Amino acid sequence: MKRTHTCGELRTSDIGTEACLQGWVRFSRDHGGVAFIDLADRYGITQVVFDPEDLSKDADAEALAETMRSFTRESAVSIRGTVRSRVEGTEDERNPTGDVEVLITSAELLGKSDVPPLEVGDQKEGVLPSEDIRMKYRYLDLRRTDMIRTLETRSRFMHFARQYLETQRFLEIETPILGRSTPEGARDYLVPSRVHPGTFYALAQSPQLFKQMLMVGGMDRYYQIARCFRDEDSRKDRQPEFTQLDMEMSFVDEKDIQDVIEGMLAHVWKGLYGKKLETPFRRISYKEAMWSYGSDKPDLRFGLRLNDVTDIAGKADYEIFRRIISKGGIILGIRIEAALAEKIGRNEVDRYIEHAKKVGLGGLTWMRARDGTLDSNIVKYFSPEVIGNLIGKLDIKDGDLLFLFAGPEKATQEGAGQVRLKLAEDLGLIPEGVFEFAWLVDCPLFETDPVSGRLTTFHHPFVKPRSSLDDDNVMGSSFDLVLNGSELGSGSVRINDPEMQRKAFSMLGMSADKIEKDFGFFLEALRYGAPPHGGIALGIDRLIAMITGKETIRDTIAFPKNKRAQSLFDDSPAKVDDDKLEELQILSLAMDDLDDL
RNA sequence: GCCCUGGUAGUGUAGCGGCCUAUCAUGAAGCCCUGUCGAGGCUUCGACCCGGAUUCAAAUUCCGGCCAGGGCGCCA
Repeated sequence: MKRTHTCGELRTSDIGTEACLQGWVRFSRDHGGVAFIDLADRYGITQVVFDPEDLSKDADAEALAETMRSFTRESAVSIRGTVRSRVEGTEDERNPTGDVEVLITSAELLGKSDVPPLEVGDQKEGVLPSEDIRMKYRYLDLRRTDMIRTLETRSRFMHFARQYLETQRFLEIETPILGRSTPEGARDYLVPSRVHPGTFYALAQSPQLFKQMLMVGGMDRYYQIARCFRDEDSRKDRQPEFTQLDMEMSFVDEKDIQDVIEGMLAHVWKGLYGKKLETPFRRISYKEAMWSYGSDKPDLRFGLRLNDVTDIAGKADYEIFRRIISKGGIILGIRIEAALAEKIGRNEVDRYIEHAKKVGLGGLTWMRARDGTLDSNIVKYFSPEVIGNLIGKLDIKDGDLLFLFAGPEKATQEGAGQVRLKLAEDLGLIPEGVFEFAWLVDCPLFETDPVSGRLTTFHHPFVKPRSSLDDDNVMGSSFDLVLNGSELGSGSVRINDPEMQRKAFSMLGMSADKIEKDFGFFLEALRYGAPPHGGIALGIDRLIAMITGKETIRDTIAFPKNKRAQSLFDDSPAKVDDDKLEELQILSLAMDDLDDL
């Protein structure tokens, strides 16, 4: 028997035709005579009915009933029958196939299922098993409609992205996964070389150097759906291997790159949702993002902006503020309007103070607006003039609640930004289904590590500076794509001058030797007519998670790793046989029998 | 490496010193039922992560471990 339709296909127009369906037994309902099976596949669910009164004479009702008894939940089965209209009044309007059913005439068990350890059918309560159960039986978890829809969205997203890039003259080119380990960046996954004992490849952390060399090679416009590997601890939006939509273009500036991404996402949006995506995206400078949102990936779906009140509140006769100001610190304020502020009682304020301490702030100072002035336990230290200025600057009205944060610049911005996010969440200010894309621009080229005092890059060492590398606080040509408080990718124009590139490495503390050894091949490539070029890479797992409303990227990946970088479906990583290690001339310090050697 | 939360039948949960022979739902097995759609009814089955300690008494408290998730560090 060959299937004639999928389980999401049959409609009233098919009534009277013979159909063969193959799929999984989702639910079955035996009424003692008439019995129903909900047959499911990726495309939908169709009701199959066994009706002894309506069976044709030549059908062997007893044999058929026997076969159907073997149809345990989630077994793969094949059924044949006649499409007919449902009995009037029993149509299921929630289901596109709900007006018809297939009157079964023959059936075959294709793959019997043991009792499934998790429930595949959509549950009213929406309770999922724990993630380790879902991962161990991922093939069953994948049968759930939610997982099917998510992976469908991911596939269609990539389809439309490819479609757009092809029209924009991009070439899809693969780059090596096995490459050289380089000093900068994340910890590498290493792969031993059998042919050259004692040497190792590193799995690609990104195709950065290769795509730049493709530009030197005249490919002009490149893209790749690139798997990248970083051996760092996982988070809900980070795992050891992940997918980037990577691209690079020659003879372009920052805006050219941004235009391509905007055009591509608009094309994807139209394809996925039939909706227009508003472009161009808004631009927000790094500086503004930090001062107004306390984050370099601001969530722009709601207000609660931070305000710099250093000059005003710093004049208060308040010891804590005085001390902070004298050390060069800042004071930021968030105004919570009356309608929302009334939900925050004294106990809630205390919880925010606790939260502030958790996110690296000393605490927070609060005041409530009443009768045209500000009231709180510490208001006596604030002169009428300071209070008047605060009210004026933040446009404070009666009933409003004011939070003040004081401390060193960056820590205070980031801490206040964290409190802002928590406020928005608690107060329900984050709208569903809203996509606030933005470009974070005007980023510094370097940062100083607050612990070691060393110079580090804000993005990576290949970013072209906007002015001389020697300038104080030199700006880079790099920019981030931000969506709803999440960083989706960063791009830049690259350095295409070998001497400038060498100097950038050197400023990051790399010795001339090290530069030559690790990047000599790349610096040499820049000496043969390297065109000005730039590009960007988008984190696809994150992007899909955001547009499908998933908490974790693991829900957008068919076979993800867990928090401890293991996959429970194939139980990896795993030990290998000694002879394999021997062939690679590898001796592990973690080997059980090391003491015996 | 560190911090936080959790671990109870196949699955999701309640219980948080004695009322526990451990709740409820779902599931599974069996029986009944000819129009359901997470079918329904009846019966049955099935669990306190591991080790130690405290106590007359531990699922419950304490200590150590293991497992899962969230976070810090890390992630050019």
